[in-house]
Amino acid sequence: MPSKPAPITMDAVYTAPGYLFRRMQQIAVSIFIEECSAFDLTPVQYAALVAIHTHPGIDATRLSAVIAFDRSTLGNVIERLESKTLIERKPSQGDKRVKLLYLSKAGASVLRDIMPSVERAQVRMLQPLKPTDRKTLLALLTQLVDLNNEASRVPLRAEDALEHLGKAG
Amino acid sequence: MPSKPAPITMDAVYTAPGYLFRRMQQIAVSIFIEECSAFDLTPVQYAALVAIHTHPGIDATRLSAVIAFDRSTLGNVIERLESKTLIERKPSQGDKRVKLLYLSKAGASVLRDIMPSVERAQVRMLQPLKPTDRKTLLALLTQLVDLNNEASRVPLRAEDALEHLGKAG
DNA sequence: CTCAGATTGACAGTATACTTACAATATCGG
DNA sequence: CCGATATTGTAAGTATACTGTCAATCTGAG
Repeated sequence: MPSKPAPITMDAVYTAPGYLFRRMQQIAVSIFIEECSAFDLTPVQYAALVAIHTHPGIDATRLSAVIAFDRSTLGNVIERLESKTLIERKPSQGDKRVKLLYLSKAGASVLRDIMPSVERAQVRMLQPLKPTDRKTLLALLTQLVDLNNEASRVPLRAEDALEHLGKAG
Repeated sequence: MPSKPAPITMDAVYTAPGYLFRRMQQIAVSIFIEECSAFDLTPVQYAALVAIHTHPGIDATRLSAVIAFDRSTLGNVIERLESKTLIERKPSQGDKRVKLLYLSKAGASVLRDIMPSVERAQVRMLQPLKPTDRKTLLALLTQLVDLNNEASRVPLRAEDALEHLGKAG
């Protein structure tokens, strides 16, 4: 016998993991923007700066794998970072298709200065929970993101970051 | 004495709650779109349909409070739902500024039919975790979203949904 | 070495998600 | 009743976050 369909209520939305993830993401971005308002950097731009700092001379495609944004999205992000003169794009000698990414002095300076604000934002996101619960949530979320990596359209490929070392400038 | 700043590493990004929330959001949307591909509905459009189903005759501003999307975003969502003829907009008699929202027959039908796919998507998001861990994560996330409600730019105001009952048609 | 196939960055298109601003309309204090 | 104030929907602008497609370029099989 077929089971009766569940009634359609708002509660079904409010308790759905997908809805909670969306809400939490909205809240996290709000808090980040607020804490870092002095620097005019979005969370995505911050992550890109860190990755370029950590992997100087990386190209856009590899960068997209390292921070798990798709290439199209990242193109715009890079453009904005370049127009703010936080990064520089130089053509690769070896491969004429590729443009290598480097932090500018201004970019390195902004990145250094923004760190405390970023740290404050990350703390604030979890602040309402008890310390034990913060650890539990973070551990479970890390696990879940990792195990679901392949389910996302742009899986994280941290190891790709190393490949550019062979083909620099 | 001032403490030395932490070194800037990708690990600082990967373990930051904000980054994990963003990743999880990306994954959740991917899974939803995949499971519901037959219906051509996004997660946001689905949530809006449910809210209009639950509160027939609601207006856009109140709807935005009920699902916690801002009014501007919701304007576009409503437009798309209307152009797909899943909802109808009727002017309110009492208040000439307001347009009241109703599900069309097609909208009600799509909403009924999509429910199993939505349910499958929600299950899949948490699938990689052990059942106990799923419950823990959901409980902590629900708590955190609730306690951080005011931190988001568009706080959830579920109770607003009831106000439209007085001013229908 | 050459050509099929892959890769790279760029572009166009769609859909959130927010900001500020604005005109039309409501409402409330005096 | 009337004018300051608030609300509603809409629009323009910015920033993710995807889908495609495309030309330029590179790589590898034969």
